[in-house]
Amino acid sequence: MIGIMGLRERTRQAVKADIAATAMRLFLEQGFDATTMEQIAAEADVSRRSLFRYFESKEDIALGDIAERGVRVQEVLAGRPDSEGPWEALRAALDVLATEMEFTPEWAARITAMFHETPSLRARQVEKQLRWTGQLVPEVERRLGVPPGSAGDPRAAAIVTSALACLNAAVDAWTTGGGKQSVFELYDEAVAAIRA
Amino acid sequence: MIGIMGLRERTRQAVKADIAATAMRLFLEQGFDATTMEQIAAEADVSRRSLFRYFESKEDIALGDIAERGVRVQEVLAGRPDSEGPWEALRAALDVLATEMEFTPEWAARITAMFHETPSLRARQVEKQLRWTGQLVPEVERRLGVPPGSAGDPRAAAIVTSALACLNAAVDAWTTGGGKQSVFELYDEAVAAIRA
DNA sequence: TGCCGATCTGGCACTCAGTGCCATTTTGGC
DNA sequence: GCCAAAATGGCACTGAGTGCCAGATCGGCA
Repeated sequence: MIGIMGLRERTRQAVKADIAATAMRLFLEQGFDATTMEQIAAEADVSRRSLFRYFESKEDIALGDIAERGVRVQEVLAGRPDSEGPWEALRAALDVLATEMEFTPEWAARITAMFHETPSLRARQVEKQLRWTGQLVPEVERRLGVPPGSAGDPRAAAIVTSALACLNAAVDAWTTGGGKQSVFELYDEAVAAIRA
Repeated sequence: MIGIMGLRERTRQAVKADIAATAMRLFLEQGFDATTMEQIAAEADVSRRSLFRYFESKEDIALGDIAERGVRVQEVLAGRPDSEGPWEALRAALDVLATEMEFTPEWAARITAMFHETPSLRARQVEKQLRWTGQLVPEVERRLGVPPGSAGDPRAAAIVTSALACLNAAVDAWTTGGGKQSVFELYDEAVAAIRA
């Protein structure tokens, strides 16, 4: 047993990363829909069956660890001082997405473009963000002073989803526009626009 | 030729509505995923093949005319006086969604519940809303004074998606909470919350 | 009314994602 | 070096979605 995970788990992660890299190359070369699981399996030297043991779906290969990042955001959000308002705390929490993610502009642009022209991918991505929302809402409700368990108050959900909407708009603007401003300058611009 | 569409087109719409009704009944009885296209075809007295001539996908049957409503919203938005700000105009435009839609609370609640517990449905719904966004953004950009064709400004997209986010939050709150307040009271609450 | 062409329909075969099952191989750890 | 757990590969299956074609249907016009 070396480190926090055994040797087995480590090789597993390595294989997973290798598959993801191979798949992403194919996706960018041929397009997402035009690439079959069988082809990915062949190029990554695993059976089609094993592919589904590493990734639940084809979209998951492209989406990467988006889902896991959600819990990181939630952790950071929960750790923010109570003195901060929802928007302040959310901005700080969403910051980990940008800082922990290596943004090679050129590469990111191609990925984003692929997402844009592939409805099924876009759909799954949004679906994962919806799961984030569910995790972040309780914390925002606490800050808003909403008694826990009281259904029917739209405010917290509205704030969280709007923040995510601003982030998405910022990333979009960052990729379509030449990338002169940073994602977070654009995020702040977006937030300012909706709150003005 | 009777009315604006020929007899053929009219029967086609009737069949389509019949299929949708049958399918929705099955969806609510057994769940979305547990209902197969083959079963829907059998109960609606059409072949499986014809089913795909009426609806592009299984989700489309449940989603109904969400996509078409988008253009209505866009029309109303474009028709609003220039004196109105983006939020004012958007609120008026989104109003058609609530007023043109018959909200039988009990029935709507069951539909919404099904959407909530069926990720693929939720994803597609959001995807259609994303298409709305694309249609509404140019109009909001005009009101914002953004020169057309200039990419890289996140503000209009942020406003539109946030407005949609507020609407979604409102509908959610309306279904989970007892429905004491109207959807639009909740919408206004949500907007007030993010802009406070 | 009867015919013609456009349209609708059903059936078949196919691709591809995703899953259950089982037999075989690999491998970590005592 | 042995053993149980885990990983793998192969096979068969379901279910959504699509292309193709032959035949039924039907609106509209002479």
